[in-house]
Amino acid sequence: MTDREDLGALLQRLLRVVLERETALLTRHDVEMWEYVVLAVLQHGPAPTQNQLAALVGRDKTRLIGTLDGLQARRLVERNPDPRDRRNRVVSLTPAGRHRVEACRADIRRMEADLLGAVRADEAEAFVRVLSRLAGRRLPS
Amino acid sequence: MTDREDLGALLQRLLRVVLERETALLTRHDVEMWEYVVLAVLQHGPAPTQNQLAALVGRDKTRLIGTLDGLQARRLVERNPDPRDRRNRVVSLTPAGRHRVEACRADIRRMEADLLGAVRADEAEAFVRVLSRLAGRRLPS
DNA sequence: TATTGTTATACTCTATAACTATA
DNA sequence: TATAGTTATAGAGTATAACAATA
Repeated sequence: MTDREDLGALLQRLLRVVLERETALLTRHDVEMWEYVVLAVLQHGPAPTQNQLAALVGRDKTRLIGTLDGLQARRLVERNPDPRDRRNRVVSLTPAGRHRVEACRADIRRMEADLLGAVRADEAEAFVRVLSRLAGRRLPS
Repeated sequence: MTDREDLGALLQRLLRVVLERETALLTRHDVEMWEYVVLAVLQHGPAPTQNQLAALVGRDKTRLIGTLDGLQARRLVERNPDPRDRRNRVVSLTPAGRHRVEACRADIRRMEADLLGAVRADEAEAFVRVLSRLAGRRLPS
C-alpha cells in the first residue's frame, strides 16, 4: 500500500462505471434508477408507510412521491390505505412490478459478472465479500 | 455469489461513509472536497491549461473556476500565463499548497487504514488492489 | 475563424416549509 | 395536538450559451 490513489477516488470511478451501465440497462426496461431502487426494496415485502420506504431507500419522503406516482401510473406498485390507520398508505409490488424488477435484476447480475470478469473469479468473490462487510447493512430507519 | 445486494448499492454506501469522514477531516484543514481533488491532481505536476485540469478532475471548466479562485486567494495555487500561448494559464501548487495537500493526504491515509481495519490486513490489501484494477485509470483527456 | 478563460443564463435536483386528511 | 401524505417555494448544484482576449 505504497503510493496509490485515494479510496474515495477509486470508489467514485468504479461507481460511475457501474451506474452508467446500469442506467443504460434499466432504460431498456423503461425503469429509472430511483424507480429501480424502490422496486428492489419492495421485493423484500410491502412498506407499511411511505415514510419508512423513503428512509429505506435513503431519500426524503417528499422526493419519493413523484417516483411512486410514476410507478403506480404504470401499474408496477400499489398504494393502499391501511384500514387500521387511514393516514398510512402501504406500498407494495404488483405482479407486473415483481416481474419487472426481477428482469432488471437478472440483467444487472449479468452486467456485474461482465465487469468483474476483468479479475480472477476468486478475487472477484473476495472483493464483493469485503465490500459488503465495509459497506455495512442498510439502516432500517 | 447467491443473494446479495447490487454492486451499485454497496459501492454507494461505502463511498458515502468515506466521503463523510473525508469531508470532516478536510474541514479541519480548511479545504473543501473539490479543492482537495484539484490539489491532489496538481501534486503530479502543474496543469498546462485549466481545460486539461478540468478534464483531469472530471469536471466542467466553468465549474472549476470558482474552486481555483478560492485556492488562489489563499495562496495554495498559482495561475501563470503561458508565455508561448498567452491564452493558456498554467496552474501549479505553491509550497504552501504542497504542504497543505500532503497534510490532508496523511490524514486521509489514517482514516482509510481505520476503515479497512474492519477486515484482515491481507483482505484489505487485496480489496484495494482489485478496486484499483476495476476502477481503471483516470482518463487523461 | 478558432480556442482559452470567464461570465451569465437556464435547468435540475434537493431541502424546507406550508397544507389536507386522518388520528 | 400530532402525524402521513402532498404540494409549493426557495436554494444549491449543474449544464449550456454568450463574451473578451489571444492566436
